[in-house]
Amino acid sequence: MPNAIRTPDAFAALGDPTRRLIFERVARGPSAVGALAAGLPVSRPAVSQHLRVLREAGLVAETPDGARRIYRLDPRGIAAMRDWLDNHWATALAAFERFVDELPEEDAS
Amino acid sequence: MPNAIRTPDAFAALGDPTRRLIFERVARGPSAVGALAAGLPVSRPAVSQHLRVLREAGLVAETPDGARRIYRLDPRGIAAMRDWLDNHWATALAAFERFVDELPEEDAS
DNA sequence: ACGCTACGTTAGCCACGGCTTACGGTAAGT
DNA sequence: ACTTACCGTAAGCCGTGGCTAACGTAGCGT
Repeated sequence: MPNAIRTPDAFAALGDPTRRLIFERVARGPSAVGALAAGLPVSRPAVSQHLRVLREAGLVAETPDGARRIYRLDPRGIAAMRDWLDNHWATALAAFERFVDELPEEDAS
Repeated sequence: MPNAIRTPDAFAALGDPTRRLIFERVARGPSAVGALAAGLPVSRPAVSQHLRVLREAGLVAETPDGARRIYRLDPRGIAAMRDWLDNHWATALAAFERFVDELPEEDAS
C-alpha cells in the first residue's frame, strides 16, 4: 500500500480555511489548478501547495490531462474521516452506557 | 442561539494532534482537566486552552463538579462534521452523475 | 480562617506553516 | 525549433498559534 490514508492528516488538511475552500470547489466538480486559483484569493502556487497537502491526506486525486492537472475528489479521505467520527461516537456511547449501568471499573464485556 | 456550531471551527480544532488526543480521551469517558493532563505530554494549562477551543467548536461540554470541571463529549460537534462530510460527498456524487450523463448544464432532476 | 486542591487566564517565547516571488520543467501549438 | 500555456518546487518573509511559567480565583476540608 503505497499511500495509506492517515486520518489525522485529513483533519489537519481541512483545518485550514483556504484548503477547505479548495476542497469544496473540487467537490463541486473536477477542476484544473489555474481554474481553482482564479476563483480564490491566493496565488496559483499557493493552491498547488494546498493541493499537495490535500492529496497526501487522501482527500483529492490528480489526473494528468496534457499540460494540465485535473484534480478530483478522492472518496477515501471522506470515508476515513467518517469512520473516525463514527468510531469515536460509538466509543462515547459505550462509555455512557457503562456510566448508566453504574459499573465502577469495567474494561469490556 | 447562544453558541451555534461552526463546522469550520470543528475541523480546525481537530486539526491539532494534541487536541485530537484530548478529544479521544474525552470520548472514552467524561474526565477532569487534571486527569487528562496527567496522561498527556503537555502541561495542564495547555490542556485547559485546548479544551476551551474544543468547547467553542461544540465538540466537548463542561460540567462543574465542585472545584473540578468534568468535560464530556458534545454530540453536536460530531454531528455537524458528519453532516458537512455527507453534504460535500453528495455534492461530489451529483457532479459525477452530471459528468456521466454528459449534461452540460443541469441543476437537478 | 487557613490551607490545599483544581482550574482558568495572562504574558511571552518560539517553532510551524501559509503566502508570494522567482525559477525550472513538460506538453501542445505553429 | 520556438513560443506559449500550465504547473510544481525552492527560498524567504512573517503572521498565527501552541507551549510553559507565573499569577489569580473558586470550592472543599480541617
